[in-house]
Amino acid sequence: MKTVAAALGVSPATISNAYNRPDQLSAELRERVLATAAELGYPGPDAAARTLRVGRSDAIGVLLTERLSYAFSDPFAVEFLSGLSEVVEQHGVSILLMPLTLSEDEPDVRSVQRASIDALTILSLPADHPAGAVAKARGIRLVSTDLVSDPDGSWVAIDDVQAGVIVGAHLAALGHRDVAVVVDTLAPAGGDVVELQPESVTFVDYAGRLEGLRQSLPGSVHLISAGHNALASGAAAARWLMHQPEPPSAIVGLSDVLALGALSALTDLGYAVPTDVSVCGFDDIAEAGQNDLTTVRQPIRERGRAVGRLLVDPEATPRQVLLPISLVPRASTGPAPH
Amino acid sequence: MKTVAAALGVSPATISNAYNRPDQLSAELRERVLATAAELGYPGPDAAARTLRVGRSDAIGVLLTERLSYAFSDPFAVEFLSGLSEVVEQHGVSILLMPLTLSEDEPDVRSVQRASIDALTILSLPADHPAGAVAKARGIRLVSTDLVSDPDGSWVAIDDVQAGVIVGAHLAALGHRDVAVVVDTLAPAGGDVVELQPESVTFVDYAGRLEGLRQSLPGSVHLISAGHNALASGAAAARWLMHQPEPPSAIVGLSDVLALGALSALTDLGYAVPTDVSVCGFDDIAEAGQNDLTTVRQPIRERGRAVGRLLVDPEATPRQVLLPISLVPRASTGPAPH
DNA sequence: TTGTAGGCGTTATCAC
DNA sequence: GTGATAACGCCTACAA
Repeated sequence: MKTVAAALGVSPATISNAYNRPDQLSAELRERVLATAAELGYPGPDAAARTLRVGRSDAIGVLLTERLSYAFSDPFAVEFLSGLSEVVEQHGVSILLMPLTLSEDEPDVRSVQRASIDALTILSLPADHPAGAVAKARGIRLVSTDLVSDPDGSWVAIDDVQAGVIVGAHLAALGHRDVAVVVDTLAPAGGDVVELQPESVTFVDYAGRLEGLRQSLPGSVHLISAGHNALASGAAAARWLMHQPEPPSAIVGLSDVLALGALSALTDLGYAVPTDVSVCGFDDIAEAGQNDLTTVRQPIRERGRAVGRLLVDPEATPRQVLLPISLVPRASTGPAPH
Repeated sequence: MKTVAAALGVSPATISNAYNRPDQLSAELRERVLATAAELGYPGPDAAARTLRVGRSDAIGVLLTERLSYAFSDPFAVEFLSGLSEVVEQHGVSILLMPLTLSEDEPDVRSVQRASIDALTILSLPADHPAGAVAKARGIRLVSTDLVSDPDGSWVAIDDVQAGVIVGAHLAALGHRDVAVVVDTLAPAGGDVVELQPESVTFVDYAGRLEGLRQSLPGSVHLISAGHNALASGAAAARWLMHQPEPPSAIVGLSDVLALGALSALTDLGYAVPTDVSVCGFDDIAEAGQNDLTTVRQPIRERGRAVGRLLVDPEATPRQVLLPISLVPRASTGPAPH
């Protein structure tokens, strides 16, 4: 920039103005500036320097799990991000997809420390994940996808507890007393199956759904997991469950993906659904409908849009959005066998 | 940073070291630095400043069309980006999805001017789009998704001309003499149908495929478009074509999405495929197989991976990758009606 | 309409 | 093991 200024015998400020405030200088001079810039190979204001100076990067961040590709492979994520990007693109803002390189000791939040973003949202991680605190400390606006107690916080959520209650009540009404819940952990998919203790509930995503299930189901609730949110995890969990001495009469996946995995494993094993076992999920992704899975619907795409609005426009209102949910009963749930 | 340094009576450099080079200072001092930082609410090195100083942002960019949501809705893009992110995530690098806010006069490359990224790739835009030049001028490494004449350039491509020839030869062998080609323009989807002149071929994506078709098809080739790469564009184009006095005997979509749109419109109009009209696409996305569409296969996901490797690691080799293609004949093409 | 000056927050280098 | 210093490249009051 200095070089161009020198070549033209003007001050650096003028060069800056030529790019950012065309009205602050004569059209003729601006032309000359742009011309010599091109000639000298000056590509215009440096992005990093500009960001540092103005404190804005015209990008918003989406923090994903350790697997960045989750953004393109998980149906919920894809739908949510479609809605999000729909809104964001209208403002000419870019989207930074950030990985969470998981490490043993402390949760690794390096990507959010290193990211130049104006706002952040966190996808498919427990609501109280440290990344949120880090973002706030850095002055990055946070838009949560879970209810947040902070009255000033902005979020777009559904009532997960209520969602759990809806499913629990549905199954209870059908006579199920022995229900297994397949949850998402951050472990790799399809690995060893683990029985979780009720106490560890907070380490798990969708803790609210679990709580709702507990409230509304009369019988025992077993918690198991075979890794992160993927078909393979659901399938592995279902296989394990059905090999137990006393298999459950119903399997609930804390997401449709987990439930669909369980569903296909059951079919493979020769079980009749829902005659032998009922299966139920959450979210109502497109695939749920295609496979006749009973689930709880939420407006996924609209949720993405709402988050997008909050991300690009801090003034947006309302800053706290609770989206409606509803039970979608399909062919995968039926009366418990006695 | 200065504040923390002052509070501790040490120099800013020490604070910096505490974060970036733990080995450069005593563990004890480092502890104290981190503690006071937490106390004072210093969130660690600022991202923008760091990027400015270090010249690296740990993010790579993907430039999309004006619609950011394309990344999550177009099957080719989704598959490609899955592969890309698979590789990128292993390096803890983030992905910046950048929109191309289209404007009337000059192509708007603001997003690439304002982006702090280490490398860039451009998706679904003509190979010679100005954005590439801008990136290079800024010192951002460019990984093309098209063959590039520059011997130093790095790219991952298929032989689009050959792909066109494969399709053209296939149709020619089936006796087709009157073929319409549906192309992607940057106009909104499903809008007015436009007949393009052969000269305007360079403004169009996939110019190579077109050239291959021309080379191998004996009869006339009509070029038409109804907007950007979307089912609706293909459908609108097909409807328009079949209402012409002399409808073509075969419709080629320059992408599977366009071809699938045409296919469904033809079915809706009551035409039998391939008895009345043949339809053929490019890429072999999953939906092509599900709909029995004849197409040219390319390893989409692997292409994304290869681009990812090049993006993340400038030293990666080979720097120029030509991926194989092959005709996948299915039920959507047959002999031309005479 | 144009120029001046200060500072945005770091980190690499080199000296101590 | 620790500190001083000099960029990194830009923007924006404010003054002229």
